[in-house]
Amino acid sequence: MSTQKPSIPKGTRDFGPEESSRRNYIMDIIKSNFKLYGFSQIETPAIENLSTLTGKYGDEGDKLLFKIINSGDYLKNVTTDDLEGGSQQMLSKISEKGLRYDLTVPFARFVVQHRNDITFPFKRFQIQPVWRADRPQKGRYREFYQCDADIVGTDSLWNEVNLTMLIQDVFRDLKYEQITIKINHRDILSKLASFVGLPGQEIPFCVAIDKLDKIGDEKVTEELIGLGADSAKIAELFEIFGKEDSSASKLEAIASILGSSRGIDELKDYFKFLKLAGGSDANVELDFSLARGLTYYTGVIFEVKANDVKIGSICGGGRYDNLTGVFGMENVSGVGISFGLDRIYDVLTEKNLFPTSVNQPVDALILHFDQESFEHGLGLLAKMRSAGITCEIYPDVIKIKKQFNYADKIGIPYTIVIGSEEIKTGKYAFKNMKSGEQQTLDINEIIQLIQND
RNA sequence: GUGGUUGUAGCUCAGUUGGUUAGAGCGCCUGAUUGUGGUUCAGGAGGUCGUCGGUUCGAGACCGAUCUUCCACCCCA
Repeated sequence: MSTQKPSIPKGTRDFGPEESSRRNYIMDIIKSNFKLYGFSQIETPAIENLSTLTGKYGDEGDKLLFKIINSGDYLKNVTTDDLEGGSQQMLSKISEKGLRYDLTVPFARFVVQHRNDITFPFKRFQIQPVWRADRPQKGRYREFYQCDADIVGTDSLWNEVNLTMLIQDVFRDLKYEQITIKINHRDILSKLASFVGLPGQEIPFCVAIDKLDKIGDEKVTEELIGLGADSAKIAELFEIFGKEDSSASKLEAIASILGSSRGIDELKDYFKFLKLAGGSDANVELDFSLARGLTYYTGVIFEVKANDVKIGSICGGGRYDNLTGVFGMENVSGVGISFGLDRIYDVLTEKNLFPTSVNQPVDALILHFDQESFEHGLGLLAKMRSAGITCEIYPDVIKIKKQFNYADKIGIPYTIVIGSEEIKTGKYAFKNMKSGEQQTLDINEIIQLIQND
């Protein structure tokens, strides 16, 4: 067989030791906050029945689903009629499974399937990869991780507030606070669509106004008029959008044109609860042009933007009142958020925010000159490890220079040198690799020094 | 899915209208230093020019296809 060039599919990546430990650093922070807020972990399969996934993300989403071709003779049920019917008709004959597209829909499936084992309100978190057959770009991959936290079986706006505070805590712990949590409400979007003269055309309306910050008022106005909207009303609306004001006054302004509305009431409750819970709204921005997850969100919607990095949203979420309905379980309201691990990684990399210790493989490396000192080192290694110090001994007998070089290269902060003199006296050359300082100490002193560091 | 863009050493990039043997910096290896890394100096290794095909006496350069990268649209973490 001829040799083949090793490669991986477009939009996928290998993660080396350094990337992996950095990804774990982020994941650990997210995970510990999920637990702090009372979420329990679940996992679902990478592959789902295609029927579970299709029709949940809109036409666009269906196109981006990775389908898995049936095993065995996958053409056995295909007729020439199917072939002529085109790819859509063929699909159901040759594929019955697909890779999950997000974690929310599999979770809804999970809730319905395990309804008898679940006590509501149910809070779950889930950290797993998802797949989309999208065309890759920066911060946009075909395989990426989502870190989801959802609460189902409760209508309270307090859950939305909880998720907001969770987001704030996660980014505080990651030492990246240049974020804006944008918030809006589907009910307001729907009423705004009617207001400008596009009743029932909420989705095209949202798609247009979502582009405001990208293409500007004029272009969006053009697009809306194209849909049949009233230009005077659009102008009126954009005036409110343009106001840089407190959330309370923004709500008042929007109420002045929409009248009373469920969305406005809920957002008022949201800000009230946030205040009562001691949360900050400093990085929470009410943005009536925010439009997310149009196919299934029904209430409050969120999106987190990195203020000083050009990348898509790094976290998003919202409330869905009837996601379990399609699986035959009515009246279960859920609200959740999803952190984009890969994008957060890209942001922290760009802002240089990973602690150096993340890449540190061990605290100390034992170096030696010959077989005898190597063997002596094995005992020390065991002692260090039982004292809880991560430690390694250089495995081969080679020049000491090489061993020092190795410790330096992979970022080990301390080295312990063993030679004939050290074996005799029981005092070892203990070197701080960063400062270059070296002192002669016995093993207990060394352990103590590292532990106090 | 539509339109564009990128690919030369481990990394970042030069490479003239198509013309001998494809370069630099950094990194890597060896030595100066047989018990000390990160500095310095000397030497060395490393490339089927993304891949396949075409034009040509001759292709890293031109043409086509394909893969990959990034960008815009669409949508989204």
